Amino acid sequence: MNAPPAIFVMGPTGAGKTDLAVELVRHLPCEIISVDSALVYRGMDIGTAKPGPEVLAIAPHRLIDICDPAEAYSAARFREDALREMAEITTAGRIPLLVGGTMLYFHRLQHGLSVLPSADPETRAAIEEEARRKGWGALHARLAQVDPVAAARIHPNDPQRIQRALEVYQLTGRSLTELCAESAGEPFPYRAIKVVIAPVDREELRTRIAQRFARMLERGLLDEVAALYRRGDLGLDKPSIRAVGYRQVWEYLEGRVSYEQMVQRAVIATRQLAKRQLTWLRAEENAFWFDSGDSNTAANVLEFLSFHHHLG
RNA sequence: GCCCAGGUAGCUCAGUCGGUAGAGCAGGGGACUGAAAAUCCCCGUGUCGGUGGUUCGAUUCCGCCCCUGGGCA
Repeated sequence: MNAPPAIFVMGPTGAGKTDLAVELVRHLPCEIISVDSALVYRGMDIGTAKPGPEVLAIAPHRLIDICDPAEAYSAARFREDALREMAEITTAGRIPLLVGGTMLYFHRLQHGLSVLPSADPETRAAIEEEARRKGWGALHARLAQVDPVAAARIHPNDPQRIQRALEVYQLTGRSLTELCAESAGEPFPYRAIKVVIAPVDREELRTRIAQRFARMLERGLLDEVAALYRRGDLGLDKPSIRAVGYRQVWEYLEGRVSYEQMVQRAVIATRQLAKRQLTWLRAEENAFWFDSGDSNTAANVLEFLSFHHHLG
């Protein structure tokens, strides 16, 4: 019980996390850390619904605009960055307020990461080249030889995870399963107070998502993506460009889909993202749920935090 | 009005040489350790347009009707 507090605001895309966070910093001694794999990228503002300068002036966010879109960020880098920022905020006598929708980051932050090698582009390229020739089935079979436990867990159709498991083996000579077993990851040195903000009504979320994407287009999403497109060093193989909205506009700029198809696909992809986020959220332990459709959500959350946790 | 092509899952369509049907997409659920806004897994009953007929049995064959495209007038 000596662990310092940290507030988590988690929720699916479009639930109003940013608005809530801004309300909270105005009333509590908090500082915001973004937990979002897309907000880290510079030049990706409209499509990520990144808070604008006016909002950032009153509610600064840490861990946004820290990467170039050509870079790959990761859960591991996030954990390191977040813990550093949290320590700094706590030392200053304030409370870290972690806000975002990247549930893997929240999860790994709390549960730790095993000691594993980080991504190695050369190894990955070699594995991909081999997959092109022999097929992922053959690579899954090879994984079954060096790491039967991982192979049983990873589906033969899941290239990303097959690649990662083989990469770890090739880099260290030891299996992913083995390495994960011997270092589970350090405990999380904070007392997390978890607030989930999500729509009770799924239909409401769908409308919000469609409207939000329409607004992004009005604000110039096409121009924003076109600027990235023109750079020439980016593509659909980059995590940044694979982000919801950016990917679909990219395909439109390549002339592969019509405008209408692009809009429809982007909205669908966003809904599917929200669904996956909700799957994570349902599994989140000790989280307190608030309805994003309720106009009093901010007041309710504030009351909850101050009454039950003496935060200010 | 005539001719042709269609009307099958929320959508796009396949199929049944007559034994009441299945893909993709959408949707739902789930997994998740350095790409995670990613990458995957599981879930398919619907008057097979309507109505008569033939048949043991029709979504399938035949007649008529309705609807939607396209063509000819």
